[in-house]
Amino acid sequence: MPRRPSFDRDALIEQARDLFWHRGWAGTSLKDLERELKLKPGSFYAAFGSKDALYALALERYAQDGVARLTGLANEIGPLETLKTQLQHVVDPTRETKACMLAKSYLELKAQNDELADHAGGLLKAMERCFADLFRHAQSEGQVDPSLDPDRLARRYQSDLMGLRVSAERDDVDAMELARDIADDLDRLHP
Amino acid sequence: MPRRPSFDRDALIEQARDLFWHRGWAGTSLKDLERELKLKPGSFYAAFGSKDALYALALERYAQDGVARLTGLANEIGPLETLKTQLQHVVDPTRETKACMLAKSYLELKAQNDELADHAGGLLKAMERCFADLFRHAQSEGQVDPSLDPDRLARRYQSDLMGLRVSAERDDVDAMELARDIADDLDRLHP
DNA sequence: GGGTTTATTGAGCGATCACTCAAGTATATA
DNA sequence: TATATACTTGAGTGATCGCTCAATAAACCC
Repeated sequence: MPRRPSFDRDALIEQARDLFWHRGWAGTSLKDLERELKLKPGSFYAAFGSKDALYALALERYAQDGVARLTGLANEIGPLETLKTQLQHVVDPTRETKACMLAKSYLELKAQNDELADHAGGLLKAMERCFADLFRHAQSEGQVDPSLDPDRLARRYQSDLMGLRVSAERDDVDAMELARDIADDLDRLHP
Repeated sequence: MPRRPSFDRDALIEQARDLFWHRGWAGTSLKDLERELKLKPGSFYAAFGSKDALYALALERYAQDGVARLTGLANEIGPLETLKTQLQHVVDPTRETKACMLAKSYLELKAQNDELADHAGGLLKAMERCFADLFRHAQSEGQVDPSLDPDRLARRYQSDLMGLRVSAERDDVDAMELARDIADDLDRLHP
């Protein structure tokens, strides 16, 4: 009996993710979302409930895609090469937004929206665990000094990656060169 | 003949800097500023002209204090030790906000306020130059391998610093440890 | 095709945004 | 003390914020 919705919810979340990623939480108004997703206010709230709820979905989608990408890459080219390739990937000049959406969200929302900031923080932690697994995997394959703490390496890698991705937003910084410098440090972890 | 203003403009800019730094541009409303600075709207606009204008002053104040701190420190303990000390300083748990105000501003405003974002970008560049001078100075004192490009070292250092400062906002990351790891890499630049 | 159910629509809600301005007040000079 | 001059005040501006809801349109089952 019921009429079925005419839009692809998953595709809308993807669009919303890109909008939020680029413009931030406060920088993206409901009007912006309605225009971009071609949704009237009523449909928007029927589909997602609130701006915050959609933002949470966008964050999850962002993190989930990131982990999937790293996992897939690791199966193809191995863990250490994956970590090095990721540095080049985030700096790819064809990408519209370079900075990490989780980091941007965490910074923007920490002082005014605890719930969403915590959500972003949790996903940052999940990414960190993903990096740690790659370092552990690299150690078991003899690519990284086994005496080093993989969790510590992961935190350092994530920190370097966030710095790189902020730097890459600027157009007066050679992000490629920076990515190469960071990748060179990964090679120095060899036993 | 004129009546003199009753407030200390410089102190107000400092207060505004801390508010903006912590809560961001969109996260700080005129009401917030009026409450914190104890200024009615009329006085506010007489003194600063607009929210954006005060934000610009706050950014300048932030960068100016940073450069002054580094310069003073370098005269006391030398350039390389200054760069290492700065890593510990930004992670000091007594500081209310860890992340770099220039980086936060740049990320938040790039997609919606070109003028202020460019201003923050220019100040980031000035900080980068300050770091490069310290590396050059360190090279001339034999503390850093003279074959390395000081500008490149500065970009890497600034990137690492930004990553560290974002990480330090999280309370599930041991920022002290991270700061030590980055400082250790500086020691490896020794000829 | 009739009846039911749900999606879609868009005008408009109260709240808040950055900001203005005319009236009132305090101070320095004369 | 009188006057000129600027600072201080806060009610109020139009615009935009996230969001609601009653009316309408469309798809399903029988």
